[in-house]
Amino acid sequence: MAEDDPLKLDSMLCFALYAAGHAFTRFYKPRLDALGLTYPQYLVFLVLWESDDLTVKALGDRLFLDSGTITPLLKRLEARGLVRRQRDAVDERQVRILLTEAGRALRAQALAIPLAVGTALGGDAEAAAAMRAGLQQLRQRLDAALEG
Amino acid sequence: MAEDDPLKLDSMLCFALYAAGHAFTRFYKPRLDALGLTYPQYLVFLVLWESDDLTVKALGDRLFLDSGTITPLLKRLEARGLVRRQRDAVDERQVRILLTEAGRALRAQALAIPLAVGTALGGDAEAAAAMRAGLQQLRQRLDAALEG
DNA sequence: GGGAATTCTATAGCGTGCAATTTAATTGCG
DNA sequence: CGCAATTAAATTGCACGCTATAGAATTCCC
Repeated sequence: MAEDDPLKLDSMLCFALYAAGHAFTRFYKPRLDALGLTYPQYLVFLVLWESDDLTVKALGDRLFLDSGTITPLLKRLEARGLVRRQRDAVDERQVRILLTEAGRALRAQALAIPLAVGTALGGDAEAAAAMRAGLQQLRQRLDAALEG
Repeated sequence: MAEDDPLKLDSMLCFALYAAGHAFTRFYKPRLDALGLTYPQYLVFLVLWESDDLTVKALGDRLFLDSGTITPLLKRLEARGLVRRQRDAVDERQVRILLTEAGRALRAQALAIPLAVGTALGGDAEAAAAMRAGLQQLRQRLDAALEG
């Protein structure tokens, strides 16, 4: 029976996740274009707006990205004057990332984005929060399964 | 209040989705390495195992990917002898993708993957199905919001 | 029937993501 | 103290994923 096929694409959680992730990126694209940011760059700013002056490592841990991804990304942001990269004076292995005035100023425009998401999702904040919690648990379980 | 910050990373559905997607990819990696496939390549085989002999367009529609992504991916699979690419004799704009014997043979090994996911997620198939349905609805709403 | 518009695939360019390696700095330990 | 192990960041190489564009085939429509 095709219904019982364990490899049926439309019954797979991983694909639903993959497709929804891309849909989010598509949805964000025109709004992030207005800020001149890509989605992962936007995530970096979300972190820095919460707590500025983080090391590359701390930023990567927060976003589950490694230095191979985040180093060139940060260099692009630095080239555009949105962040500064500065060797830590005490531990010179570390590079600290600091917002510039221009980087801080982006935040005001970014506020429009979660509003647009809320609207697109029909304004059901409860359902969105439940799904977010489910996804966070899913991530934890998948990562836990990797260690074990 | 930081609690009410609309830009708080950990309260964002988009980031939970993004992070869970990467976690899935990490979880799959060692298992897909055994098949010699990347995750999007695996998705292509899921589609072809369900219905062989599709056009590039049909494959892309099924996976929400465009020709810019899928054409080079298919050429890599062809180079490894897992699929054949063949111009449609009637409509020569189209290229039809067909599994080779080696491509069909991969399916047996792939069966282990959904089993591993089930185990990692604690065997709660109901919860997984509910989450999948929620994600499919989420994708639909985000895509619908783009047209409107 | 024939030119315009559309459709399908392919290509180029850019920005992720990740694994593997390298280099430099720091820590740990005998 | 001094050397080994560890850590942080950067770099290289490969595979997406998307936009924009090009080129060829087909369809539309007068």
